[in-house]
Amino acid sequence: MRRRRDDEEPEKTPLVKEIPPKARDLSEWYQAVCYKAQLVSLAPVRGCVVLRPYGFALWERLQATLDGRFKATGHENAYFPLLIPERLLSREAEHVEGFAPEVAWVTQGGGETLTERLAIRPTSEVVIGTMYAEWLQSYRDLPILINQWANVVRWEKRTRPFLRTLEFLWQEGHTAHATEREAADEVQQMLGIYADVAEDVVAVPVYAGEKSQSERFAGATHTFSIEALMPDGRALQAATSHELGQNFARAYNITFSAEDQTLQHAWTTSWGMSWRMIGAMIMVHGDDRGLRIPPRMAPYEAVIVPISGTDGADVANAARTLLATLRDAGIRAKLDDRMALRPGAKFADWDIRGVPLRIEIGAKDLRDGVVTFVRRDREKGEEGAKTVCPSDDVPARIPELMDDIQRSLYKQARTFLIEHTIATQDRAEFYRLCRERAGMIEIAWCERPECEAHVKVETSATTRVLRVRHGGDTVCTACGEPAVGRAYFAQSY
RNA sequence: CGGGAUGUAGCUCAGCUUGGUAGAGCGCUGCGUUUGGGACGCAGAGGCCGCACGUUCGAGUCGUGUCAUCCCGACCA
Repeated sequence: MRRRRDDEEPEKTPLVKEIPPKARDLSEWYQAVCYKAQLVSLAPVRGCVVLRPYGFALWERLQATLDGRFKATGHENAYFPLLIPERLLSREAEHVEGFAPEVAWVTQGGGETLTERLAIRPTSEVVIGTMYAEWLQSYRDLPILINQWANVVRWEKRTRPFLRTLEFLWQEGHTAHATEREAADEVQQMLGIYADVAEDVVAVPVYAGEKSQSERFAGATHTFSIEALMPDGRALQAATSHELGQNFARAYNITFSAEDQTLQHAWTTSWGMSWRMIGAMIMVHGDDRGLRIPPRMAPYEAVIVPISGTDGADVANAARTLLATLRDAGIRAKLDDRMALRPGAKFADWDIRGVPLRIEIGAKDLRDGVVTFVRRDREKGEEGAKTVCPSDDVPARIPELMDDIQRSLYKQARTFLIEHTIATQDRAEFYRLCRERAGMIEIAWCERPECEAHVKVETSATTRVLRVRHGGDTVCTACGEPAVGRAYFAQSY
């Protein structure tokens, strides 16, 4: 943010001044977008951000989508406490060990030192499992399908807006089932929902699959995730879904009387998506002008900018009428009637904030009975970037235009992912591609932790997800041992 | 948590080498003129120079410490 490189070519005057070119330094660009688009502000606490109204509106869009899909699949929302007594936390050994380095502790309350420390939840398996143990009696109580919208705290060393902050917002689903099979189906169902939301709503293409043993959630028997690819060639884990086996059930006594009169441990799952998904959206779709929000995620699908000129009153009236019409049609529209700014300044402002469609109304449009459409997903001057639409057709045209923009953003991102998914059978090339952050590097893999560890030491890359296994008729590209499947390797966020 | 860099107005930064009354551009406030890609004029407001200690007659400038931020690694949604 503070230093400029001086070995670059002279740049054209950008359409938006506050944002450095995305290709020059992704990290600098990313931060500028987060702040200038007024999504977040740095908080007066290390590693935390304030989610400003426009940023919160994005979260609300994601939340609404996910919440709807959870409920459609039979889940209910509930809320569990932020604080976890230490004794409770330490019951599942692997789980505690996994989270120990990043747990924040409350040691005082009411002016007195507590006899037992309270952990601020890094995730809620423990509290929720404890309650499930209390609630669950019979196989007739199963399945338990609960989701909670919550904040969690993980004491991270290095933070960045949305991608990694000490406190973040997410949802965590926690379910309990009578059989392993049912739990496994649940985990796949939720993984599918995450992939679907990422691709269809956030327009971020992902690879969904199982995590390797070393990337598994602490205490899980199987972890699955969706992985997106960022423009710098690093992968971003955008959601996870875990089979917890009976590990937590044993640690927290989640048992039930089965139909056959035996006492059994439940099979539990957990799954979560956080506001990190918004970070992926920003990086994947943004350009040199700032954010480009896929219509289904956009707080405002269209912003109306009146160009007042000498017929100010007429134009202002037309703009207000149009706003009312759009809102009646169920379109999320915003009228920018700020008098202090001239149109150009508003264009730049809404460009940064990524509104999919700008509707300009000026004296000329009024005279011709049209409005001017400007699509955010196209470059200025690009074919179809700017079009006119008869005023009467506007409410009907916008939904199809939104679909088109949604598709075009997804397609651009999909093309990038495919072009940067590289399969290789050559060991030297594999290591080189990993080091260079060339993208998702796909190889035949042995699935041995030692092999993965070696690749990591050499290249900083790890497996992102495993692909469906095949016959094992080949050798691991990374080490030469027999391969048992294929895997994507990449450096990650 | 290791290595590197940076902290001066809301933002981007100059001033530090050689200590001597705090600067620019943009933004902000008021009035007027403007309005199809960041308007112009006039008038204004805005600073414990990150913080602490030290050196000095005197510190934005020199020294030590500390905190924060950014970059590169190690650890993670």
